[in-house]
Amino acid sequence: MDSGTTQTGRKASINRLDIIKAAISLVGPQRSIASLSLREVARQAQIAPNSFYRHFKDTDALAIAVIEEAGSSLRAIVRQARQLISERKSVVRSSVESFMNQLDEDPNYLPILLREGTVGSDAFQLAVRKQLHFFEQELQHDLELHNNQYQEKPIKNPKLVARAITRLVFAMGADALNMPHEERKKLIDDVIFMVKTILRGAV
Amino acid sequence: MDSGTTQTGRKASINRLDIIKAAISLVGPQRSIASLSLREVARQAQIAPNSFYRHFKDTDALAIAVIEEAGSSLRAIVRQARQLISERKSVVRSSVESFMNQLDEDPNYLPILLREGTVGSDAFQLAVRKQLHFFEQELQHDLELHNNQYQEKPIKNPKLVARAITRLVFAMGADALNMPHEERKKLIDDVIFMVKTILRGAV
DNA sequence: CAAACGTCTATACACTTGTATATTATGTTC
DNA sequence: GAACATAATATACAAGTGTATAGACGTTTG
Repeated sequence: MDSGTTQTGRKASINRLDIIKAAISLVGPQRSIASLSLREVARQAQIAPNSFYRHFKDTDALAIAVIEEAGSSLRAIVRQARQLISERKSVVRSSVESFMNQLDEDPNYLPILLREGTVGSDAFQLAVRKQLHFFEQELQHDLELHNNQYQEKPIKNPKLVARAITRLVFAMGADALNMPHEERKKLIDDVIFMVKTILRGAV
Repeated sequence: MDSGTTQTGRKASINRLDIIKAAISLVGPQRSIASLSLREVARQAQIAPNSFYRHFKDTDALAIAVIEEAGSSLRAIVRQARQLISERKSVVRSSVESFMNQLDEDPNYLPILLREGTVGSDAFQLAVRKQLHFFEQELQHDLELHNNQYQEKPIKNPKLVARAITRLVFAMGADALNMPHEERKKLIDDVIFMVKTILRGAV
C-alpha cells in the first residue's frame, strides 16, 4: 500500500504478517475470522490494542488480508499438484487429493475460504469470491487446454463447468472439515466421482 | 423438548416461536444467527434478558431451532414445486427456480441455511447438515423413481448424484444472495445447465 | 381463601469490546 | 549528541455482554 514512502523515525517492530499469522492461529473449526475481536488479535500478536491501527484500518481489513493470503497460497498448492501429475493418478484425483489434504495443514487456509464466504461485510465477502474466481479461472484454462488437445470430444461451456466443479469441491471440503480421518478417504473418492460425472456430462 | 410436562403457575406470555421469529427478523445479509447476542434477541422479542432462559438453554439452542424451522419450511416449498410441474417446464427448472425465488421471501429461511452451515458450534453445524441431508434424500428418492420409469438409461449412484446436485445448488444460491436481480436470471440458467450436466454424466 | 408454583422483571456485577487521548520509547537525520 | 518523526504503549471511558440474585405478578391447586 504505502511501502514506497520514505520513512524516518522508529522502525516497526512488528509487521502486517505477524498480525495476520496471529489471526490465523486464532481461527479454527469453531471460530470465524469475522468473529475475531481487535483486542483478541492484539493479545495473540503480543501488542497493545491500539497498535493494531498502525497496520490495519479495522478487523475487516485484516480479514481481507488473511483471505487473500489463504487463497493465493492454496492455489499455488493445487497448481503444483496439477503439474506434478504422476503416471498412476489422474488429474482429477491428484488435484482433489491435494486439496483435501490441505484441510489439516497448520496454517488452516482452506477452512478460512470455506467458511468466510457467507459471513461478514460486503468487502469481506467480495474478497472470498475473488479468490474462488481465481480457482475457477485456472480450472477453466485447464479445460480449454484439454479441448485443444482432444478436439474430437470438446468440453462444452468450460467456464460453467469450471465453476460447478470449483463450487462443488469447496462445498464438499467444508463437509470434510468436521469428519474423522477414516471417513475422509471415502469422501475423496466420492468427490472424484462427482467431478468425473460432471466432466462426462459436459462433453 | 419439555412441551409435554404438566404446568402449574403463571401462563407463559410469550412462547418459543415468538423468540424464534424475533431472531429471524434480526438476521440479514450481514448478520448471522451465530452472532446474535442473547440481549439483542430479548430486546427484539420485548422480554427481559433473563426470560430468554425460560425458553432456551442458550443462543445455540435457539439457533438450532431456527435452522430446523427454516429447513423443514424450505423442503415443503421445493417439494411442492416438484409436484406442481407444469407441462412447459422441466423438473430441474421448476425446482431450481422455486429454490432461488425463496431467496427474497420475507422469513428469510434460505439465507439462514446457506450461511450458517459453516459457522457456530458443533451442534449448530450438525443441525444444518441434517437439513441438507433431508434435501439429498428427497432428491435421491426422485432419481430412483426416475430409474424405475426409464429403465433403459438408469442414473448410476443416485445417492452421490443427489448429494452433488444439492451441494452445488446451495453453493450457487449463496452466490445469488449478494447479486442484483437482473443477474439472478442468468445465474438460474447457469445452475440449470450445471444440474443437467451432472444428470447427463450420470447415466 | 391461602399457599405453592411457574413466569417474568429489575437490579447488579464482572467482564469484554472499540477507540480517544496522552505519553513513552526507539529509530533516523542532521 | 540533539532534534525530530514515528511506533508502540498506558490509561481511560462508554457501551455492550452473559448471568446471578431476589422480588413481583398471575395461575393453579389444596
